[in-house]
This record gives sequence, structure tokens and C-alpha cells, in this order.
Amino acid sequence: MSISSRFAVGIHILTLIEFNKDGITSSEFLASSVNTNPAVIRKLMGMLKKAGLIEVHPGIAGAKLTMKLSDITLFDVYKAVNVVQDKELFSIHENPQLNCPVGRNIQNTIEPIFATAQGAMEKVLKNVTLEDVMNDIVAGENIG
Amino acid sequence: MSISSRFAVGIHILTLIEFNKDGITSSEFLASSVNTNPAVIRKLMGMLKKAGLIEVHPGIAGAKLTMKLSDITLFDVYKAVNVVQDKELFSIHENPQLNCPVGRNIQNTIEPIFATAQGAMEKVLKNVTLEDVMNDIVAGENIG
DNA sequence: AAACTTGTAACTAAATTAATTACATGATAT
DNA sequence: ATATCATGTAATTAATTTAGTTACAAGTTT
Ligand code: FES
Ligand code: FES
Repeated sequence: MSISSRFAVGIHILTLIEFNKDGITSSEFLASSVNTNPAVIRKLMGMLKKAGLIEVHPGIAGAKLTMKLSDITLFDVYKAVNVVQDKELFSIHENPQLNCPVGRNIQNTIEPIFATAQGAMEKVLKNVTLEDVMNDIVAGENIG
Repeated sequence: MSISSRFAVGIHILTLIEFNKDGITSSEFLASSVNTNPAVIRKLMGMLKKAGLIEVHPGIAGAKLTMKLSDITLFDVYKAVNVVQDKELFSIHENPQLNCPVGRNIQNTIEPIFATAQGAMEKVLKNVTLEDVMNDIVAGENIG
């Protein structure tokens, strides 16, 4: 299974808000860029707002970032859009047989390993900011 | 979304085969330990067999490991049971608008970051063998 | 008041998971 | 050889999640 594209779209939204910072970035504008439905964007905007990453107001067109790009990491976005819960990247089978020596110990054994693996992945996300993403996009424009 | 419990169950199966190496480890035996249906176990046994981790024969009861525990990493199991495809831990939104500077660059920008994050997670799995898991289970038995 | 936007809820279709049932095929023991 | 038991595999099911769609209330502006 894959982690929801809400994460990729969340990055897209925030980057585009900044890219278009002198204009008005409405849900419809974002939706046409991402190529999806405005209601999908608005739901994501709600999550990003709740996480304190953007400012939006009912009835008023456009969203703005509340922070500098360099202060927002991909991990912040990842948490904001709620794609993976803490310690739940990997599922564990429930109700193993407790009469079995493997069954009664497997969960305690596996959990910290899974937590470490998830942590290593998340650490990478913590080390990339939206500024890095933006720089790479700008570089792509200049080269490609 | 979470990674399928096939992974955890796969680890469980292999560990229990070794734990019960002097006995006969049938799909029914495994199923009662894991607390699931024998057909679920047999499907997983098929994957583990296809990956060369176990030996099983139609009509003959019991599965055996083909390698030492210390030669099987959690990454091997993870690949065997097919829970996450290469470079597909994270979904990317399809068809962004190419007229948009963010839209036409976002995928190339994000993909390597996602690949790095996935790689960091998988590296942890490569560094843990089933022997480590077994030792921890045995330790759990002796202490707890 | 009209036009536009955000915020939300309800509904849909597609995909995935895990469980279940059923049965063909292969091996073995009496 | 035939009854028994195991693996291999397919079809079905219910539950969950995703992403999209439609609809509309509530807020803002002109
Ligand atoms: S129940 Fe999971 S190994 Fe025995
Ligand atoms: S940012 Fe994804 S389409 Fe413009």
C-alpha cells in the first residue's frame, strides 16, 4: 500500500501559494494547477490551516503561508495532512496465540524495529524544507 | 494508510518455522499460532517460497527454511510478501497542470526525496536479521 | 442584492486488505 | 487402491481507505 497523495498535493499547495505570493491563491486556482476538484483542495487547506501552516478565511479568496518556506519541513506537511499515524506505518497482526512462545513475544519484538524504520524515513522528511523544494523547482525551470 | 500486516505475519511464520524446526510446521499449525485462516498462511507461504526463503512441497506437510536465520533480513521478508513496491511508498498526484511552473516540476523534485525517505526506512530493515528477532523472542521468554 | 469564496457534509466508485469457503492436485499409510 | 491429509489456488465477502463529485450553508465584497 502507498501513502496517500495528500502528502504530495499538500507540498504542491504550499509551494504554489508561495510561488503565487503576489497574487490570490484560491482553491479553484490550486485545483486547476493540481488538476483535481476544488473541494479536495479545500479539505486539504483545512488540514494545513489547522496545523498552522497557512492562513485562510471564510469568504475571503486566497491562502497565505504563516511561515517562511525555510521554516516548514516536509515532515510538518506530512503530519498536517495526516497520512501516517505515529508508530503505525506498519500494521501488526492482532491477537496472536499467547500459548505460543513466538505469538506472545512477536509484537514486543517487532514494534521497536518498525518504529525505528518509520523514524528513519521521517527523519529524511525533517531534513528537507519547502525552501529546498522551491529551489529545486526554480532550478528545473531554468535548466529544463 | 498502513503497510499490510503480511509483513508482520511473514516474520512470524519464518520465526515459528525455525522455532519448531524439529517438528512439522504445517499451514494449520501456523494459522493457529498467528490466529488466522490456514488459506491466508498458505498464500503467504507461496510468496515466501517464491522468494526462495522456504521450502514447501504440495501434499507434504510442513515448511522448512532454506537459509540460516542470520542470512535472512527483514528486508528480504518485506520484499517477499510484496507490501511496498520500489519507489512507491509515497503516492504522487498524477497529471499536474504542465502550464504551471510548480506543476511541471513538482514530480521531478519530489520523487528523489521520497525515494531517499523510503530507502532510509528500508535500510533499517536490511540491518535486522531473523536471528536478531529470534534472540529477542528468546530473551522475552526468559525475562517476561 | 448579486457574485464569489471558504467550509463541510453526503455520496460514489475504485482499490486493497484479510477472512472465508471450496476444491483440485499431490503424497502417504494402512 | 483408497482413504486421509496437505499444499496450491481461485472465488467471494465485508471493511476500510482513497479521491472525486455534488451540493449547500455561511462569510465577504462590490
Ligand atoms: S503466534 Fe505469531 S508466532 Fe506463534
Ligand atoms: S503546483 Fe502542482 S500543478 Fe502547479
